[in-house]
Amino acid sequence: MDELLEPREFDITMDPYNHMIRVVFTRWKPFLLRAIYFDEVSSFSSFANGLPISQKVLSENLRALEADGLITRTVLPETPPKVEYRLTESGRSLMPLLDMVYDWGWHDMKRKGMPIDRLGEMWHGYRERDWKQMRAPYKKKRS
Amino acid sequence: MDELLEPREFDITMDPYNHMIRVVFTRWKPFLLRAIYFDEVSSFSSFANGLPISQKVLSENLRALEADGLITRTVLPETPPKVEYRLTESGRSLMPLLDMVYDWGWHDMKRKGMPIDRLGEMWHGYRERDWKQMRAPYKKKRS
DNA sequence: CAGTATCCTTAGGGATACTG
DNA sequence: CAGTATCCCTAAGGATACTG
Repeated sequence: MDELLEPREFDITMDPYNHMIRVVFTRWKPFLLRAIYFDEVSSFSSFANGLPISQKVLSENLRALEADGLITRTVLPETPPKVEYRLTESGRSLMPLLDMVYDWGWHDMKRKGMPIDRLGEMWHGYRERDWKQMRAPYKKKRS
Repeated sequence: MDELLEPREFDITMDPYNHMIRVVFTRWKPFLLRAIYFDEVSSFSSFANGLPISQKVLSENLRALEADGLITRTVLPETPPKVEYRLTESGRSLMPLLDMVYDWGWHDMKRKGMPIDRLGEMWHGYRERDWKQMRAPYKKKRS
């Protein structure tokens, strides 16, 4: 009953899942997009202070998000220089999806009894917001 | 006006985004979950034939999905052995989210004029399904 | 303030051969 | 059929120092 099937080629760069993993689902990008969304406009140092991310990786990620059209980068001609990051319309349209991703992950972790970061819960509305805590700078976890 | 803020610690393993990236958003997992969903029950060889994935990586991914409670693995006592992979309730609950991810990626790629894999479009209902093509075995793309 | 520049580590994936 | 076992490669991220 089976017919002979011609083999087909496959190029993973043409797949939307792969596209999304590259453009959105890397370690820090959801944090960065979220933070810009909440603040409307963010600065380089706001990320550097609020997350345990190196300046190099932060810079790379912001450039990638800009290249992929999710954020804009505006340099203000001051001294010292000031740079503003904002979401594009495309970036904003991603927020409901990020919400669903966080929500599924949150419930999965709860179900498995895994500890969940309190600050992240506040940012996402799963816990009453305390801006003092949410704005606290990051401190390295002692290994 | 700013008060002094106590630094806070951060452990990324406690974050739901990071959890989702680890559990779901790696190269092949969305394909595997999708395929099992469509077929109800899948075999090891169905993946190995239909995707350009090595047996080692396929095995690792299936074990991980099982360990994370998204799929079940059932060994039938035959010779040669037959193994059946099915979605758990948790795995099934992920499908609407995967749909949204694919959809956002699909529209983003369209907007940017990027080519999109026809077979994937068929699997996801963005193009009329042709099962002959969808069941065709994978053939290496000549580099 | 907002980054570069170097150097290094690691997880995920790939190629190929072999087995109960 | 459904996998292991090896060995290898690369991209993402991290540590630290320096700069316009």
